[in-house]
Amino acid sequence: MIQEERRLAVLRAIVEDYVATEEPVGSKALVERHGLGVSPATVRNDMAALEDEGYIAQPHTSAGRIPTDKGYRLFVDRLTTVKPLSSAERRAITTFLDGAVDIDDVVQRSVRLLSQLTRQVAVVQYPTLSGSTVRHVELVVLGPERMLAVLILSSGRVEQRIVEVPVPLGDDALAALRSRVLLAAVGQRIAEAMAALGELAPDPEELPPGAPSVVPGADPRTVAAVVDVLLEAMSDERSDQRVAVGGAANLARFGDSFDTAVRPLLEALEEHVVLLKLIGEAGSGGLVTVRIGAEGPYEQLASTSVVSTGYGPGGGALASLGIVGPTRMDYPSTMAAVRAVAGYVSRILDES
Amino acid sequence: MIQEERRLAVLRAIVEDYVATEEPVGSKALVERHGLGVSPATVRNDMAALEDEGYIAQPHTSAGRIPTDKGYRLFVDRLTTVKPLSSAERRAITTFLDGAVDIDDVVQRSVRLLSQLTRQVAVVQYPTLSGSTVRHVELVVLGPERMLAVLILSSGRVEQRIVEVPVPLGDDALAALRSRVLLAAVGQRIAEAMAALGELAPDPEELPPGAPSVVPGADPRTVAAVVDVLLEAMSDERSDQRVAVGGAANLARFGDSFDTAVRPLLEALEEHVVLLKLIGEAGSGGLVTVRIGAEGPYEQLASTSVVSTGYGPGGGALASLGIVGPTRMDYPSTMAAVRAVAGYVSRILDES
DNA sequence: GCCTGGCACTCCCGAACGTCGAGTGCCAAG
DNA sequence: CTTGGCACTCGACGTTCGGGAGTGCCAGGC
Repeated sequence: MIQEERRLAVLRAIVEDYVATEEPVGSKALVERHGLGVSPATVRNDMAALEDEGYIAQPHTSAGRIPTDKGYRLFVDRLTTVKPLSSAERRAITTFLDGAVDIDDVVQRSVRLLSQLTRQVAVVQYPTLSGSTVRHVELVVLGPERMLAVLILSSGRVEQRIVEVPVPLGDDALAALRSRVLLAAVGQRIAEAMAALGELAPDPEELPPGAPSVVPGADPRTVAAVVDVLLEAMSDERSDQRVAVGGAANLARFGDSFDTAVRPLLEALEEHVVLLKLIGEAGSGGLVTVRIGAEGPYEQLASTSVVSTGYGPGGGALASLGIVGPTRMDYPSTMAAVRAVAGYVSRILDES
Repeated sequence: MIQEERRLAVLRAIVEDYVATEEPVGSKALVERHGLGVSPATVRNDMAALEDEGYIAQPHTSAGRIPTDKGYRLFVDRLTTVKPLSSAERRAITTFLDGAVDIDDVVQRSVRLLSQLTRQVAVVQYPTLSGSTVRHVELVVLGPERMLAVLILSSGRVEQRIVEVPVPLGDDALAALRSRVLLAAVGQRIAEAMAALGELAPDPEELPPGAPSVVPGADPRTVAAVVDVLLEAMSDERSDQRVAVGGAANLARFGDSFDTAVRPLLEALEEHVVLLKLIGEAGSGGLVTVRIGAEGPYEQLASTSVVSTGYGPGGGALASLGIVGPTRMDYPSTMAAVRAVAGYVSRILDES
């Protein structure tokens, strides 16, 4: 059907014009700006049909049309042509990210980069513990009853904890404990390492005080203290929920609808758990997820959209990143930027 | 002079009313709400005098008066009565901060607490390296050519770095290097530790390849690599410039003047260097600094004020914290909250 | 069957206008 | 120095009123 195609072209034109001008677009302006070879009246008929189907709406009678969430959805799913980044943007990504010195720096630079590229609020999750493997564990004696446990993960993250030990360890016992821990944890994924470590330290209260330790020469309570701290570091929910946020100044461009859009979003930006949930359902390997307006779980964010994806070594979804902005945004460019940054960050993680 | 005192009372009343109502305050409302025992006409005369001296201004003829920056300044310097925190607020501070597990957690909780207490944007600087002393240094062998250097500071911060060593160390050499490093650094302030460490590793290029090392059994280049990494960790400017920001949602209450006030502030919140400069010139030991409107170095923040102070073990100024808000703010309460949080955080640092 | 020009209709937007009231400045009297 | 009175100013608010953009619908043409 030829009219069917034209209708979609009209919808695309409406979305593009509305995103560019932020004003309801009328039939006359449409035919002028886009080279549809038909008259305004014809476009009006198409618009009426599109409105019946719920893709566009009028703010009030005798105003132009604006896309609905459903309209944006159709646009994103079927009408976007892949929009390659400009060479300046590519260059910006490489120069921006190549100077990063560690994983935290990568995340912070990414969030800045992403907010500048998209001119939206950017959100980048720090790599989660749970997706990575244990690269090394070190135990350091700080004093007679204090030790430091250091946990180094494949994602480049280093966690350290102070341990208060009830019974000091001799050198031999320390070496034994160290090798046992390394054997149990190194190379394993977090979940497996936790299981293996757990076996090293049976609940000390179930043992008689003088019972033989799993680790020769080390008091079982000391072993348990060390293991507990390591387990705690591995299961630290706080560090799984860390996110970096940037570009809040871009909210100033929201223009209208301060109360309905900006305020709830500002509040959400403080709630890292909420942000994680927003950008969390992300595809991986170049797949970008778009959540438009009321499709999301938060009523108050009904006029915001989320564009997100996963990143991680090998393109896996170790963590998520994305942007939050008004439903009225330039989806093709934004999606391209999100995909590109995620890809580049993943490659950096591959190398390190 | 009795009139002089009344004039100050009038100024105080104007500031208090304007802060409470956000509206220009007129002579009649003043006498009604505050118990000044004079007529509106008298107050009008006083107001005219205050206006001549630059303490208050009218937005337009026949409107009420609002305080100028100069008026707020006088109010803060001479008219504020110390306003003790409510017991609920005291309780909030203790319950909020007592659950903190490490220094980062303390900072993050503080920023949240402070923004909720003051209903403003809170800024807390992470404790600087430069103000603290070295508590411990640990060197850990990760592999034949990789080591991990861990630096533990009196502020509770732990820095770790991976070292690539050109020549592997034997056990004895490692022990020797470790004890030399500890001797040089532990207990010293950062600057002194850096100087002492520097002497351990003379520039290796000036030495003949086989020259005797300062550390018996260790190749001078390896020693230099380790020392370099430690020095780098100690002089890390990035970590001196870390700040936590919270309560941006409170900007929504700015009400009017979005473009002139909120937008520049949102931009400033992303620039951590700017924030540090804003809250940086802070007094210590219970002294709270207030910078009102255009007194600050940034023209664009002419309608914002900064209330800040230092904190650190023993009440010293290891780092700064404070809030940023509209010039029209409740200075007495805000100053009390800032002082109380800084004091409590300092005490936490004392204990750990 | 679909496109098109014409036409009446709707309704937002901005300007102009008038009214209201809060607040002021000034003056003369206490 | 204070006070009551009084005329005046000026923004806030509501109303009115064209202008114009845009629509829906209809009848005619391809």
